[in-house]
Amino acid sequence: MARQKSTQPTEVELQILRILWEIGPCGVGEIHRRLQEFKKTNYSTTVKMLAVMRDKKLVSRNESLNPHQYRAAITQARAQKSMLNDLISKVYDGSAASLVLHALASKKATPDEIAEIEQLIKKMKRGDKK
Amino acid sequence: MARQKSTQPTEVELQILRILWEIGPCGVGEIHRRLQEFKKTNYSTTVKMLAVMRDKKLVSRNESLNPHQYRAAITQARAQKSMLNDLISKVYDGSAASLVLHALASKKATPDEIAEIEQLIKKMKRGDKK
DNA sequence: TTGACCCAGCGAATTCTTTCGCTACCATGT
DNA sequence: ACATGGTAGCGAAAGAATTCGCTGGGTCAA
Repeated sequence: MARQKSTQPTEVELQILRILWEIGPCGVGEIHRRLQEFKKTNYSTTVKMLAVMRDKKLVSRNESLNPHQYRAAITQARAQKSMLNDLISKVYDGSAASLVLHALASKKATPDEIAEIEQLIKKMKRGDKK
Repeated sequence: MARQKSTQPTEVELQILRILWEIGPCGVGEIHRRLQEFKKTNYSTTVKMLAVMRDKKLVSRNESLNPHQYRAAITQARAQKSMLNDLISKVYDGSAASLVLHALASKKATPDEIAEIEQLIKKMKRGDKK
C-alpha cells in the first residue's frame, strides 16, 4: 500500500542523464566530478544511482572497457517529449496550446527562436488546410 | 541522508488540486467521490492527503462549516506556470522555445488556439522592436 | 437507546528515492 | 611487500509519498 514508481526519471536521475547527454559516454569518475559542481554527494552515491538507473534501463554500460563506460539509454529529445506530454496531460488538461502560451509569455525567446516557431505554425496551417 | 522535499505538488496532490479547481470549495466527501472515478483508494487516504496538503499550504479549509470546506490555496495558473518553469529549467536547459516547438509538433492545437499563439508572437515582436 | 452512516484524525506500514559506510579489487610507485 | 588512489558493489539508513486500520464524534430514524 504505497506509491507506484513514476514513469519519468527522478530529479537526480535527470541530473545524471543531462551530464551523459552533454559529454557522451564516460566512466563514473567523470560523471561524479560533474555532479559535484552542484551537488556535494559521495562517490558511492553516484555509483549507486547509476546502478539504480541501470535497473530502470535509463543507462547502459560497457563493461569491457575499464573503467566501465556509461551511456544514456534514452535520447534527450525522447525524454523531453515524454516529460512534456506528462505535464500537458497532468497539469494542462491536455491543452498543449495553453502551455505554449504560458511558455511564450513567461520566458522570452530570441528572435531566431520566434522565427522558427512561426515557420512551424505556418507549416501546421498548411497541413490543416489540405 | 535522503532526498529533499520537492517544491512542486506531487501526483496525488495534483489530482486533488484539479478537482478543487474544477468544482470549487467543497467537503472531503465530494473530493473523495471524484477521486474514486480514477483511483480506488480509501476515504481515510483522501482525508490524510488533505491533511498533508494543508501542512504544505496547498489547500486551506473553513472549519466553521460542516462538513469542513476545502479550497485550493494556489491558483491553477500559478501552479501551471511554476511546474512549467521547473520543466524548462530541468529538462530543456532553460530554452522555452525548444519546448514550444516540441509542444506544437507533438500535440495538435485547434485553429483558434493557433491564432491565439500567432497574436502573442506578434505582440512579442512589437515589444522587442521598441 | 441503538444502529447506520458520514465525518475527522492519528499512527503505523509500505514503497520509492537518495544517501552513505564499509569492503574489496586492481594498478602503480616506493 | 606495502601504501595509495581510482573503481565497484552491497546492504542499510533516512526521508518523502502514499496507503490504510482503528477509533471516536456527530446526526437521524426506527
